Amino acid sequence: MAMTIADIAKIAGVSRATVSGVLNNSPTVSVKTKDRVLAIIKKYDYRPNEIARALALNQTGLIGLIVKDISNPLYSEIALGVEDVCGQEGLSVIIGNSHKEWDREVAHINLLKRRRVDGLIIFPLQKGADVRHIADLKKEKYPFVLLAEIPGIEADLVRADDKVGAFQATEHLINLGRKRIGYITGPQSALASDRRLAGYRKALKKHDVIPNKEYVIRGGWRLKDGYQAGKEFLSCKMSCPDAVFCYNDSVAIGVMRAFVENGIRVPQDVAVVGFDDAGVGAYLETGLTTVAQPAMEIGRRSAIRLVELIRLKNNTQRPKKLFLQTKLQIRETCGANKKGSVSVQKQMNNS
Amino acid sequence: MAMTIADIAKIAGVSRATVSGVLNNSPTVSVKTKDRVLAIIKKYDYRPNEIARALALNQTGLIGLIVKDISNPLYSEIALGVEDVCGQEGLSVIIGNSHKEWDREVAHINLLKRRRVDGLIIFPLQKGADVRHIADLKKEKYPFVLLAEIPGIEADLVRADDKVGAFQATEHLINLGRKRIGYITGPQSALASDRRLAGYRKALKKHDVIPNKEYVIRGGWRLKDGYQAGKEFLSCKMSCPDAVFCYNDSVAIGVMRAFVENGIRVPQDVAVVGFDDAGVGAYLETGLTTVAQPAMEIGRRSAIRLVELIRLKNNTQRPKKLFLQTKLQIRETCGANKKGSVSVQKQMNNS
DNA sequence: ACAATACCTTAAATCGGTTCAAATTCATGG
DNA sequence: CCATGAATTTGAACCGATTTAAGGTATTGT
Repeated sequence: MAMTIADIAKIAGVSRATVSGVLNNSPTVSVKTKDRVLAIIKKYDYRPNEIARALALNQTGLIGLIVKDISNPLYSEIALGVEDVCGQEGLSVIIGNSHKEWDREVAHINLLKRRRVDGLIIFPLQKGADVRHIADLKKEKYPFVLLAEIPGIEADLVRADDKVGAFQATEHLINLGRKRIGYITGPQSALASDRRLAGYRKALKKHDVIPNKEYVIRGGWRLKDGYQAGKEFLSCKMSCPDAVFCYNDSVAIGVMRAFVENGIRVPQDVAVVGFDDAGVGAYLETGLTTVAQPAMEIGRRSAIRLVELIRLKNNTQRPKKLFLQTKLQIRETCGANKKGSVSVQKQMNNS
Repeated sequence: MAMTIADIAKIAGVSRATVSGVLNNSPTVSVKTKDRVLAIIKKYDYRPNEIARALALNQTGLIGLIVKDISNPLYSEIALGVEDVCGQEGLSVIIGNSHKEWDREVAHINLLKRRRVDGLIIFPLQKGADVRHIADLKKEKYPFVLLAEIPGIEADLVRADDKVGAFQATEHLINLGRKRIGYITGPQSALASDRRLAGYRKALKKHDVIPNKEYVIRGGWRLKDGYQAGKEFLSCKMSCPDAVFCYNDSVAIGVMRAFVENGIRVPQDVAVVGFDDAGVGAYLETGLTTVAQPAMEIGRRSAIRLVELIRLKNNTQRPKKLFLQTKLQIRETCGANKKGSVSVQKQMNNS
């Protein structure tokens, strides 16, 4: 077995309390003793048992991060941000994937509570799901930060400002002279899609573009949803849109594929804008213009906020909601010059 | 504060030992008592403190996963696989990013050891780094699995069989009738690059293609490294290769960009094959043929192996090395028909 | 030389579980 | 009704740290 504090104490000829004092460099222990104990700790490569420590201190130095699927670049970048901040604070991050399944989300939260993590960052399931487990967290004053709104629950939140992002994207298309601008929605459950729709509409309104209901098509989050939507645009009677704003990048790529297959050129005939900028856009031959989510920053800020909440024991503050700015990443699919895309901002760092 | 086992015991009018028995459904506790205690546990929503449990049992139910950068699709998919298996086993996964920095790798491992994680899965820094911290793990018989070899350390390992993957890719190019096949290496530190080079050479040899040293170019892991390499191919005196096998997908995309900019068509003039299949390839207009790493499976198998190691306390088995098969993912960049790529195998699930 | 003070160190309780030998209760048969 | 053994339950030690009141030593002032 590993050394314990008692072993060190015995070797050093002091009490466990003194060794503990050394470890947490309490000012009461004399320099002489401290040095001696420290030397012994080093010599025997003693590593305090954080589990025992956690039990005594009633805090674990662990936080839980629950996302839908860590292999999604958006979430993995958030995770990177979270881990970055937590690492600096000496916290470790436990990751759980809900796989968009309610049971798993609940199971993860329950397990993490049993593990007494100091706090949670959760990207929750949305619309329509039973959210009592989240409501419970609030009731128990368990520190947590959400990465997406849950209707009916007021809680600390960090997310991108979708509406403004969508507004900017749409406005950009309008400024480019596009008149028939479509929007392909995300899955019904995604509140973000509604917000993006709102931003899109606001931009149309501001610039007196008459909104055409036929240009708003129900989509999804996958490439094939976009492809499908593209087909729909093509097959309907009205004239095809000359610009499409999409729920996310995958959808954008799908719709482009549908267009290109039918001889419709991007960006000449139709401009396309995606959302997220989750890794792919920069790699396309015709770089994808997209609304970049500040994913890493979302991770960082949510972690920072969580740390605050953890520090503020028994806080009575009202929940804070943080909306981070998106950034319109302009590439070729809405008419940037080719040159612009060669300078890739963020490359994937493959092993 | 949360309920403790003592509270439950008092309410149920039994001893803590009995409640403990109920929790771990020991056969010695009577059904009657068990039901009664269970009802109380449920009523008061009691959640046993896993920290206290970990202290008593000397096992935490935690495992550590150290990768270079979780936002890299390859690693995040590995993480997904790890979490999947661990979830089924009731283990939680702590993630640490080393950011390719030795200090961070060491710091993470040390912290995780203090946290008494039951085991570690590590994608270590390679060539040239001080690896004493890994050697120590072995000396201490701490259960761990590596995801990349470390010269001089025999340890449990799970990785893709790069050499065979590279061999297959190269052979595929040869079978396509390509004669002047190039290879763009990865960073010097990557052992995987050497293995891929070996596989490439083996394929050339088998098919009596005379290897040309000029066709092997030093690259890297980023798009711009590939772009650079592409330029080199173009500017050198020999005739340009008619096929290029690349260290990874980013490099492949970079080299393609360099070619296309100079009017060289892919795949007509030059075929390109990447490595990893880390998310991007399927999204390109001309889908990238690539050697797909079984990333999820690497995660799963390494976790399974780690669980074995944890179970086998004091094992004396020799380390097992598992080499998982790659899969040549054929898309357009080496001449597949367009149709093939539209059916995307794995889409990104953007929120 | 002695009291007062400052400075260190320690013993013992505590955190919330598990474990197991010993004690208690229960059921069975003579 | 009691002995016997099986079935349950329990008390107390333990896991490895922190904490704090109390005890011990050294230092200072008079």
